[in-house]
Amino acid sequence: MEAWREPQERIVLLVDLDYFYAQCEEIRHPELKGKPVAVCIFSGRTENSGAVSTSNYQARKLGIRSGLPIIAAKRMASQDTVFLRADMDYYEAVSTRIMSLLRTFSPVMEQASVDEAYLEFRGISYGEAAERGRELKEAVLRTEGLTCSIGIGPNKLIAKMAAGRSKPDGLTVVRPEETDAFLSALPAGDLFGVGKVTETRLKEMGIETVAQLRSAPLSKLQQTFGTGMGLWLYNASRGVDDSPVAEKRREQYGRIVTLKEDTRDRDILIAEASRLVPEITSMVEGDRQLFKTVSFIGILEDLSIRTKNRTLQDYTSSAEVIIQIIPSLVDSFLSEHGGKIRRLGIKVSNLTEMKQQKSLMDFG
DNA sequence: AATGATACTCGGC
DNA sequence: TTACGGCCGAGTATCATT
Repeated sequence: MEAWREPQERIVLLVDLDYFYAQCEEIRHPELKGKPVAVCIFSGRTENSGAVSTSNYQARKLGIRSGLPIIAAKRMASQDTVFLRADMDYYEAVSTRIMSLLRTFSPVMEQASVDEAYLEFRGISYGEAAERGRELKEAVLRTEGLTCSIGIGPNKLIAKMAAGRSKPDGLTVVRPEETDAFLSALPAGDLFGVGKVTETRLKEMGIETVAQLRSAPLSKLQQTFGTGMGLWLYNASRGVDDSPVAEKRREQYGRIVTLKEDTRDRDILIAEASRLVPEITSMVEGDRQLFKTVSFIGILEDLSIRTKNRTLQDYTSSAEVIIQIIPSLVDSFLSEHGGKIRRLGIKVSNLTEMKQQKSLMDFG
């Protein structure tokens, strides 16, 4: 008879590269070190239209943070603040190298974004996991010159929140028996996954802290937030998160641009949207993917985002198919939404792997 | 009732 | 002195199919 074997406890480690784009710039331009740096995405509409993507800690001290309009950031800036144009290709290249390095620490890894990855360990202690974390930080610093923050916990949620605790260049371990105390004191809004809207609705229910959230009955949470979100809140407040550490396949490819001026001119919208198509289809084809859904994304003057989708009968990777669909999406968008459009985008989703083309050589 | 597909919004980085 | 990007995945509502 097979003896019962206790499943090995899993330990999840989150690596978060500190102020990633700005730190990448400090590496290739060492003279930036010590100065406030804001890495920006300029829309091209006017000289300073656009937003701050990432800033280093000196810039954050001035109030210059992600998402801030560049024009506002420049008002807050000091004399020596440096504003740089984001260079995504460079950051992607650095990221790819680091992700390969991280993979050597555990085969079970999930890249969560360009600057974040979860690693899973089994059969080691929390002390040993912390040691892996220190080795990992040392390796990233030695090979790329970058600092990162690390969170270690019994699941992704706790690992993520632990990492947030000691930024930058930190390492925080939260053991299973410590999770309740770790979470209890926090405002409910600090739970990763609870945004502004959910936080406000929780406050209306009289819930301000995670401890208070924990005492709310599941039924009440589900009644207020829906089955899924309600259950998620119930579990998250208890530090419970069973989501696996697993590489996810990409689900969409898209491009968005800001128009030179706001418009609802059908021909301009169609032309601008169509210009984005080749870049999208070349990415899709490069990854040997096919798509079935095409979306038109419009951002209105008030920055609200609206979309129109069309799902096809069959999978395709054809640019022509998208271009044929765009006019009808634009028409339906315009008929449903008044007001001018400030930015627009196209995305494709509902992806599947392209079947390997069988060559003639394979016959016979 | 359960399942799956679709259309759309929200929010993190 | 409220100015404003370009991505991505998660989540919800709704409808069709069984």
